[in-house]
Amino acid sequence: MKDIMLDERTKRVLCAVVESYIEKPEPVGSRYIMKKYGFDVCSATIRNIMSDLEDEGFLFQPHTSAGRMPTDRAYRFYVNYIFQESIRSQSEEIKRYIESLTKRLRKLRNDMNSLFLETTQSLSQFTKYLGLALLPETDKTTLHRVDFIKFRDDLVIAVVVNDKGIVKNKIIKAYPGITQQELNSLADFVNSKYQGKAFEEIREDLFTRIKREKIFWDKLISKILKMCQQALYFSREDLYISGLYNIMHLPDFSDIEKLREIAKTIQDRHILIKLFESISEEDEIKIIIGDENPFEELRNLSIIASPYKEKDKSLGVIALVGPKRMDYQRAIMLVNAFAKSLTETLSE
Amino acid sequence: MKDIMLDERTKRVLCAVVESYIEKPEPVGSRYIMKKYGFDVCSATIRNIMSDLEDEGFLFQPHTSAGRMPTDRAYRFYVNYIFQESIRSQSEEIKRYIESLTKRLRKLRNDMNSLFLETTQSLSQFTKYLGLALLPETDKTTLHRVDFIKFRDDLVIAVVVNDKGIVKNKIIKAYPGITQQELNSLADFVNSKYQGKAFEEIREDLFTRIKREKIFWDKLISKILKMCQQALYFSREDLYISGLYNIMHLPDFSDIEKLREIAKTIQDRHILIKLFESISEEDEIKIIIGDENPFEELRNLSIIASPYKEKDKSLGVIALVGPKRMDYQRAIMLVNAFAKSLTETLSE
DNA sequence: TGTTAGCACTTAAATATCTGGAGTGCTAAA
DNA sequence: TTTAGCACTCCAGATATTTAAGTGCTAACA
Repeated sequence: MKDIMLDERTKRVLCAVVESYIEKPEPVGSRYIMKKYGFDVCSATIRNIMSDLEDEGFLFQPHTSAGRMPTDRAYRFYVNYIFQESIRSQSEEIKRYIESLTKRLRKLRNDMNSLFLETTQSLSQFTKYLGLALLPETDKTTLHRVDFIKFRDDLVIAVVVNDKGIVKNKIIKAYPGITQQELNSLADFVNSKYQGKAFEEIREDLFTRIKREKIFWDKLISKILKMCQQALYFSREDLYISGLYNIMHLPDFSDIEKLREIAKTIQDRHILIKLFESISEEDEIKIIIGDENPFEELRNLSIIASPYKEKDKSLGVIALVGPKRMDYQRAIMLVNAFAKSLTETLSE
Repeated sequence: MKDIMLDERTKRVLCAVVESYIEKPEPVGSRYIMKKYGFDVCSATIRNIMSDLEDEGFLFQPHTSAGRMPTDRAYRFYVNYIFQESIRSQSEEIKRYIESLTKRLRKLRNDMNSLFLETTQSLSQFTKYLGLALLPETDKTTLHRVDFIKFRDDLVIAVVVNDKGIVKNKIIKAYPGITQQELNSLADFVNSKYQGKAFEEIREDLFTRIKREKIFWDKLISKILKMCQQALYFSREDLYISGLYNIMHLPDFSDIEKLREIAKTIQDRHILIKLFESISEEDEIKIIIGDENPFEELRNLSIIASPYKEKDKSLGVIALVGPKRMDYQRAIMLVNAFAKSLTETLSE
């Protein structure tokens, strides 16, 4: 839906309504707007403007003779209106906060898990919304080292460390009678050949080898290579979520039904993971308001998400999830600043 | 508080009130008890009995002229009363369920994470309470293998696999210039010397070596040994919690304040971990009702917890956490059966 | 033509009032 | 010791009543 041309005063009224509603979730009246936001026309005029805005689908009344509340469209307009301002300027409070945060994050740069836990917790604590972080996708990192550990029978535990220091492990089936010796040489082979290479590249290389082996050589080797290939693939499932307790204090989630929705969202992480995976491809901070969400389950929420990077290569996403009646200005500032801070920390 | 002698009929009335309240959380009246539970005395008699029970602290009235509700003491009496019955007999429904569960669990016995996730999820799904599991304590398991991986600067990632196939990793500080070669031989040394030994034993052995080295020999070796010791110690923090969404559907948690409490409990896992650690030392299933809980934060809840073992050695705990108005019979049966099932699976 | 003052009208939310019913406690008789 | 009977209590739900916020509309005004 394209933006209709609104004259300056109408825009100001619209933003005033949105801001007032963000501050306090109650229908906003014309007189209140006039006085609080210093308009020097009388309330009837504001009333006319609000009526027009209702016709355009920016506002609605919960019932006749009540004040008006913003629609998703109004939030979208508002966000577009303040966006530039939000990512450019930072309040003194936030500036100081970010500074101290960056220091703390730097100390954790060698321990990804603590790093992202701290990030999501801080995000949530500072906004009272849910703070989320999708860890760097394994496929966007490079292999640091792999170890194969014989476990039981024909099982092998593959322990993979990437260049970010994230350790993953996977249980894979080998063949009966495989020895730790054999596994050691296999690991040596993989490490010497592939250390520092991207996972996808490695898997592809293994693939061509498998093909070759299959046609000309040993079936056993082909099997082992396949095992390696398996060991080096990880689906994305590392999503940190902090702040359930915080979000429960918002009036927007004061009724059980809404809380259940949130709980379900947190439980079914894969939806959020899918969403954030798509966002991690984006270049900039992304704001998804209510209805705009591709996933129906999330249409009662707003999401501010930003990729974080390592030298221009997007690794993952951090985000805030909150009510549509969100303090967008603050949320955008923060997510943006956090993403920058993380990017810096990771690019060092 | 010791049990007061109650005559048989009084006991029956008390249990009836508790069961009625468990079934439906509303004050229970004398006439209702009489009819529903087939007493062949008139309601006035029941009334007198209930009045006596109130004097003894088993029941209370939310207000004069209302029915009565059980106190924590009543729940405790009830649980003691039905306990033997609960762990001995099993309903057909549960029997069949446990059978199919055991089959499923057996398939996962090589993958502890999936095993315990499945366990807690099933526990919760079947009861609508929170299903919890504390993973086997590292110190109760033995070392299967350790690997030291040089990471950045003077950092080393220690990857430790225990005999349960649980992989843990830890970032430790070595000294600048340490090489992967050195780390490999160190790992070889530890593996050949300590594989199959209990972690505590290993750490102790290392401790005596450190002492010896410190006095007579190389400071460097002493430092390395210390590093090993560090690498082989893990504080307990693996607690699985499933079913937040389920528990939100109980009428007991229909108001926000109570939900917040639950959310806080889930967030501050260390309290639960502490509690379960102490329970894992017990030999049998343990039932903690409301007030009995050593931690104040949990006094609005009831907890049914049982250690699971490997050949008589207690490894960890599984548990149900729910409202005090819990279906104890069912909960006890289930936790007991699950623990047995796990014990079997792990002892194979 | 846009703005304003004024007023009737609408609606939800808060408050007060009433009523039925569930359940008790007590007493006196069996 | 149990029972029948009855007065009494208190909540919950239904029904009015009031209050306050806010609108929409009209007619006058700049």
